[in-house]
Amino acid sequence: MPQPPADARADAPPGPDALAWRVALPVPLPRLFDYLPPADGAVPGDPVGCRVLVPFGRSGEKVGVVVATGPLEAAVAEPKRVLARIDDAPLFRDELLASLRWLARYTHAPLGEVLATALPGPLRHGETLPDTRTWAWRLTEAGATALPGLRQGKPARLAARLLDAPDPGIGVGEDRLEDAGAPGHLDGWRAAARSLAQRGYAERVAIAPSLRVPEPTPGPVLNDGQQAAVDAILASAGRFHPFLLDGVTGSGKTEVYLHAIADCLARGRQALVLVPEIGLTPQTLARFRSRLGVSVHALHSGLADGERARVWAAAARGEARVVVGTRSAIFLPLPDAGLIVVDEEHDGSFKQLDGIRYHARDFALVRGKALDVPVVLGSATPSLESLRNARADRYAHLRLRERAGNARPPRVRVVDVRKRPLEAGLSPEMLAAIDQALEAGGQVLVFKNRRGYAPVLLCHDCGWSAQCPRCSTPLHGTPMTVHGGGRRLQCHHCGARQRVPDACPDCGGLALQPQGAGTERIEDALKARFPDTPVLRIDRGSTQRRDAMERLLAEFGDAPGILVGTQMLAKGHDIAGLTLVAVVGIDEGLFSADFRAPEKLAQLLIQVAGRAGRAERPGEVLLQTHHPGHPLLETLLGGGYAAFADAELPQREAAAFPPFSHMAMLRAEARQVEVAEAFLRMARSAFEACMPTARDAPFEVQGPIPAPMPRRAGYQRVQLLLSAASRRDLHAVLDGALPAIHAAPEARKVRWSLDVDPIDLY
DNA sequence: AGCACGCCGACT
DNA sequence: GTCGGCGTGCTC
Repeated sequence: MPQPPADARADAPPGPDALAWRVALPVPLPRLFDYLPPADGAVPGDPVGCRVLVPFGRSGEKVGVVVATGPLEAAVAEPKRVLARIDDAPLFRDELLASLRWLARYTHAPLGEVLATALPGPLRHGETLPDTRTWAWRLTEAGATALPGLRQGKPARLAARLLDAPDPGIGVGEDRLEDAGAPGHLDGWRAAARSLAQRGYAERVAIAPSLRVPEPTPGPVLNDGQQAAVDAILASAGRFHPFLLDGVTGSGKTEVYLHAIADCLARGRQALVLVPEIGLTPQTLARFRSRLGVSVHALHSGLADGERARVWAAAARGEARVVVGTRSAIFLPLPDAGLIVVDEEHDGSFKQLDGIRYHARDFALVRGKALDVPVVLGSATPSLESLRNARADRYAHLRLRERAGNARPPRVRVVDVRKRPLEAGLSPEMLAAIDQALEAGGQVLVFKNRRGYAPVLLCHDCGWSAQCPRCSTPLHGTPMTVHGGGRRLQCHHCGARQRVPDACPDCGGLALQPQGAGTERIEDALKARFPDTPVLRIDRGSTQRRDAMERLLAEFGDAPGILVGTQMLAKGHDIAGLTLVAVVGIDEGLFSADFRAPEKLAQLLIQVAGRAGRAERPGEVLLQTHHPGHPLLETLLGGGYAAFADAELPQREAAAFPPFSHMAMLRAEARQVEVAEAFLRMARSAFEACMPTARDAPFEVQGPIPAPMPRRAGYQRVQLLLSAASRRDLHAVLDGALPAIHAAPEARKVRWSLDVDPIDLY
């Protein structure tokens, strides 16, 4: 960095009324830093929202964002000077900056860290906005002349395609050539284009945005429910209105989004679609592109840094008209915003679990309000939070009851496995059903629910599971989980510990076992049992790369075979030949310590059941459990997700759990438990000192208690849970206590974090 | 979080 | 005699 020129004014001590630039820096300190404007001062205009390079600490420089200008704080003895202003025009404009300010306050995180997480890596590190022009290939005169004489091969085929391009002046856009499955897709076109360019037969040209004309493909005719939903959304165009689009699996929610987006485009506005991490498949993108007939920008974790920065820049310049992205896409600038869609709004991947712990769905509503645009939350299994908002008329509740096409709902059967011999967790009835389905030429999905539940102790003879005597009520059992290498039981509410009993306290049987058999074991057992049938295991371990699952499933084809997998297979890719879904491992979910476990399990069961019977062949779903009469299963089978929600919401209310209360989790880890616990005890008294006293609204602090995985990489993890009936109280207590917690000496000895609205308590 | 300054053990 | 352990203090 060039030194600022020695200037008499710069060397003079700043007067008390000198205007400072208030800079947010990506450091874990809950404050802003005042700097003098850069010495060269050349760039005119308000610096608010622009990135700057500043000196920070004893040595070193950082990239920060100017969030305000104002009189220099008197307390600062020797203010430093901004080294350089990076942006001429603000990167964070009014709405985005205001929304991110809200997020920083809500998550109680430093604004500088929030702004940093909102930016893709290159922009965070001070690089300028990248080029976002759209490029196309055009055949040159020489190329057109030489085409008839070209040797057969990819370059010749590409040249022919360029000649036939709808507008020869434009050629063929790269996005057309690039998307597998898109109409213009051509494998290996990059090398072919390079080869043509080397001979002077083709050249790369930037396309003016005005030349890109939408070429939409018409979709199926909407049914009445879909049309009503579309009408309602279009009627709110141009102002903030939240919608919950509540439609059973296969009811055609995507068609509703597409119509709303098409209308948004027609009004000259941008649309943003958030999808879960595993929902952003090439198929999804291809569908959006072909139906809308415009280029669709994708933003997901699989993109290279440079690519993410380009999408950010394209959104900021208003060039990206439709963006489909995962969680972090909610941070995109949208100068011409017209619509925000959150698909599968109940999905857990919208919540970030480290760093700034934001919820993209919740933040989508904040941005929708600030941008004054409709926000559509869609799901077949809405979160209880969103359902409650819909029932309280805070959201318009749009229901899709009919299934699109002729898909029939699958038949669901519960298999009682008490006292049955299990083979890698599979009962004889299950294996027989698999055998039958394969015989009939169908495909089988064996779904293992393995969602990080702490292992509970279960009696295989009678179904008894260990419950905490202190915390359990007749309405809500609180399980004790297995710790200490299978020797100890522990309650995550009160921390009570006891030894694992030798025999079942209910039936006296000796069949006590911690629950859980992994997908690998199931795969091995199935391979041994069905040696002539292909068995394919799909989970995080077997599909590292983004497209690996697509490839494996394509290879699997539609011949008889068995798929074994977890979460990843619950939705997304259609498996056409699927006639049987066998679900195992749900018992841990039935008795999890987490109050959200029933909701997650209900959502999972509905989603996975939706995989069967999507085609013409009727599907069957088998649920294997030790608890065939469990109310959750009976309610879900009898009345579907709506019935489950009807039963569960009052339970949440009675127990004062979210959405009827508001929580924050303070987590700490240290090499010694005592250190982490000392920090949380200090925090606890800091919270208690700020707690509302005169108010009758309940406020509770629980802990310190051990975290679900109490030991990780040599660190001991403990946590403290705050619950409040009033959100205002919760934030007031946090605002009051956090400065002291930050400053306390105990805080230096631990790694700690605060999670407002935590999803996983255990 | 980084990064420096600052006082007490085993090494060329 | 030094290199280096991580304790604590600060960052406009």
